[in-house]
Parts: sequence; C-alpha cells; structure tokens
Amino acid sequence: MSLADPAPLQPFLHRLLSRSELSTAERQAILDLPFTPAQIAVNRDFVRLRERAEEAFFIVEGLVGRFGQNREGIRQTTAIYLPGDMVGLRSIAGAETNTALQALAVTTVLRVPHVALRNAARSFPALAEAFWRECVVDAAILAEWIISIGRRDARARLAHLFCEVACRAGRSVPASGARFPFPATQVHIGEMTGLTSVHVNRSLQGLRRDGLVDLRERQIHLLDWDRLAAVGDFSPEYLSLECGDRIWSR
Amino acid sequence: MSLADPAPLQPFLHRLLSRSELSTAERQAILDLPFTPAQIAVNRDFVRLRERAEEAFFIVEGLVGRFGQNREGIRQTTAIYLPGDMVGLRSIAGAETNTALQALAVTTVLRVPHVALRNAARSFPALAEAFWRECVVDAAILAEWIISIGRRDARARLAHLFCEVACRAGRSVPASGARFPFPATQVHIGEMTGLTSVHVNRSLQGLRRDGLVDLRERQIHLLDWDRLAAVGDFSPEYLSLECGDRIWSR
DNA sequence: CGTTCTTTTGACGAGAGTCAAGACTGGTGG
DNA sequence: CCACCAGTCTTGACTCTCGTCAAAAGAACG
Repeated sequence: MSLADPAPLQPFLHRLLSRSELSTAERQAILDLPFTPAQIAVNRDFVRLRERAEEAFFIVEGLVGRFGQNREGIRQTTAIYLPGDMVGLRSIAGAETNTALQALAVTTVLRVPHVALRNAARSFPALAEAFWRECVVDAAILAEWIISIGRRDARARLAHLFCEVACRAGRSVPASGARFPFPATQVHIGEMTGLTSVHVNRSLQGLRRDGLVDLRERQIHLLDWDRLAAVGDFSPEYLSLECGDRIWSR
Repeated sequence: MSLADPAPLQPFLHRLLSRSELSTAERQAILDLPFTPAQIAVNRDFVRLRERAEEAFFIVEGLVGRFGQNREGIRQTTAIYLPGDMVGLRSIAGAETNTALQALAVTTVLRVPHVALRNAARSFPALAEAFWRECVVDAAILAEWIISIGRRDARARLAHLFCEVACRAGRSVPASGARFPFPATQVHIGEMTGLTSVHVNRSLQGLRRDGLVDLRERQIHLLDWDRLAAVGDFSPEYLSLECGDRIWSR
C-alpha cells in the first residue's frame, strides 16, 4: 500500500469491520484519524522498556515484536504484529509499561496519536467496543502463546507459530503450498518461542526434512498444512477470523 | 464476605474504582447488576474447553484457573483469579473459545450474566472503558507469564508467581513476613509455571531452604520479600496497583 | 570485496521430565 | 474412635530435550 493512498487507514477500518459492525459516522471517524507515516529500520527498538508511547502504530508493511526481558537481558517476545495490525490499542485504556517494541524487519507504520484514538472511542462507544474486541483477540493469542511455550516442545512450538502467522497473514485458514512473507530471523523466532536460535535452527531443519514447512528468503512456505497443524496442535478458532456468524451483534 | 451482605458486588465496584473514575449513576449500575451466588467444588472444571460461558464470575473466596491444554491433554494454566477478581469480563466483547475454567479450591463466586454486563457497558461508556481497562491489566499479566515461562528457570518462575500473587492479593507490594492464602497444590503450580509437579516440589524446597518463601497450609509465607523479588526478577508496575497518579483520567 | 549478520554444525553440559515408590495428610464412614 | 482411602508431598534413579560455547560457512549489503 502506498502512503499516497487516498485513505491509508482504510485497512484498519477493514480490520475492525471484520469483527465489529460500525455505522457510517463511526467508519468515517476511523478514516479521519490523524496519522504520520514512518519507516522503522530493522532491529530498531522504537519503544523502549518503561517508556510510554504516545501513539499507536498501524503496520503497513514489515513485522513488529513486543518483548520483555529477564534479569540477564535475554529477550522474550510476547506478541508479534503483522501488516494490518494496530499496535498499542491496549494503551488507550491503560498503561503498558513492561514491554517494548522492536522492528523485526524494515517496517512501514502509520503513527496514530493515542489522544485521537481515545477521543474517537469516547465519541463513539461502538468504536470503544471495537477496539476492546481487538484487545480481547490479542489476549486470546497471548494465552495461546503461554500454552505453547509452557507445554509444547520446540517442534510443536514452531509449527504452532507458523500456523498462527499463516492464518493471521491471510485472514483465513491457508492451503498447502501457500507462501507468505515472514521476515523474522531465527534469532527472532527463538525470542518468540522461548528457545535459543541454535535449537530453532535444528528444529526447523526437522520440519523441513519432514516436508511440513520451509523458511526461505524471509518467507514461510507451507508444504503440508494439515500435518503442520497436527504437529503444532493448532486450531484457529481463537483468532476469531470468521466474521459471518458474529455472536456479539449489537 | 457473607452472601447476605447488603451489596455483594461492592468489592467489584471497589476494584473498578481503583483504576477508573465512575459517576454515581455508573457506580449504582454496577451495584444493581443481577447475580447468583454459587459454590464450586475443588478441581471442578466449571467451564469446559470450547464451551461458551453465558456469565462472568466474581470471585468471593477461593481460587480459579483458566487453562488450555496440548494434544496429550497436559494442562497449562494461562491465568489465575483471586478473590476480588472478575473472571470473564473479556467475553463481553468477544468470544473466548480456547480456554476453560477450573476451581483450584473450594470457591465462592457471584455469577453475573454477560448480557447484564454488556447492557451496563452500553448504557454507560465509562463502564465499558473500566471493563476494558481491567482486560488490559489482564493482558499485561499474560505477557509477563510468557516472559516467565519463556525465559526464567524454575526457581525464578516460582518466585515471580508468588510475588505476583502477593501483590494482587494485597493490592499492594507486601512486606517480608506477610502471609496470605494460596490454596493451589503443587500440581496446580506446575500447571501455572509450565513445570512438572515433581520439579515444582524440588524447586520449592530450594526457595524454602534459602529463606525466601514457604508454602504451608495453603498459605504463602513471605520470608524475604526483597530477595524473593530479586530472584523472581519481579517489578510490580505491570499490575497497575497504584491508583494515585492515574494517567488516563477522563 | 571486506564486513556484518545469519545460518549451520559439533561437542558437551545442565535443567527439567519421567517413572516409580514411599510417606504424609485430611476426610469419610463403619 | 479408629481404619481406610484418596489426594498430596517427597525422594531417588535415570533419561532426554534443550542450552552453551565455539567456530565455520553462507548471505546480504554497502
């Protein structure tokens, strides 16, 4: 998407509409949000620990990780954000102090001031509810990461991660053979899965050898979706991808 | 708290007020919420996986865990709820399909229908924001659990867990010597920390031997808070316990 | 084309899991 | 009041996944 696009925030609206119903005025309020495009260099920590961001970041292109760290400074990624995600919606409602943000690739974002989002949410309760709903999905993903890191071995963790990324990137359950960008390095993947990069490397080789998935040229190649999902113990419901049967209609 | 109490939901209101400002009408709406008291037997799974609860549960007494499981059915607790917590506020805004709820002790709850909470949130946007804010804190706790399980060893995980529980139970940073109920078994603690109960046992012995913390008679005994927090790599900001300098005033 | 990042490999060590059995505890019912 | 039983805690011996350390080989990028 080009930044000269007449409505750069259209994809954000589109995301919200996939889970929430919004009136014309509410939609317009989203499109009217102020924003500043920005480019972030790879591996740049653009929000540091204990720092309070004053804006949210809509990801246009690239990959962003939220992370914390232990005493020794070893990082643990707690969430990743793909193109189409809005980072930092949470902070509209409450402080977010113990995590930082890192660009895992050259990333293009739209910076949207928290005040503007907060004002929109207060002017239109339906928007507040839509934002809240996005946060609920985020929390479901966090919970699934806990399950993965706590109770799955390296192979399953990686498989689960790739399944999640595949579904989130395509906004639906993908088919075998699909490929899509995932510009994280093996070090980054280790930080996501609670493993070392060395062990990520060896486990990835196993998945590749078994014809499940391949990571090449910063892309995930799904070789056998069904077996990958089985190995990763993955079922996509928690991502709330379906928008047809909305249970929480107004 | 007795169930004959004139305003059993007062503690819930109190919790909300610790993080949000609410008008008289908004406060009254909370106190007027319909509820049904209930007692849950220990180890009862009162919401099963893939089941959709129709109500939230305010914890009066006891301990509740939210959990998922891997392919083999090994459980991983993703969140715990102490007296004073409202379980399932998230589900007001969105579905919560991949986790179940389990009583880790005999637990007294107030069941509050989701519809009632949703109506309150829609009648009073400030309530929606207050609920949302609680969910944001929950998410911060989830992220911290990911960091713990992903990057801390058994000893540090346990120390961090006890620190968190101590702060949440007392709503403030405790002092050495404090003790408070924590009716989870070592099996439960293993499910929280991604460890086996055997390893929990051995690690607990280490913490006890070193004079950091002791777990006896379903109570946590804080022997040396400072060293425990150091071992557990714990800092309490993420719990948003402070209510003095509210940054998100209305 | 060298420099830096990333991936890959090997050897070794350690933290945590597994399996199994015994000790302790509290609750229940005869 | 005591015996029994199920759940919990504890311990030991052994295994194995994953981490550590180190170095080399490839890729990417100015």
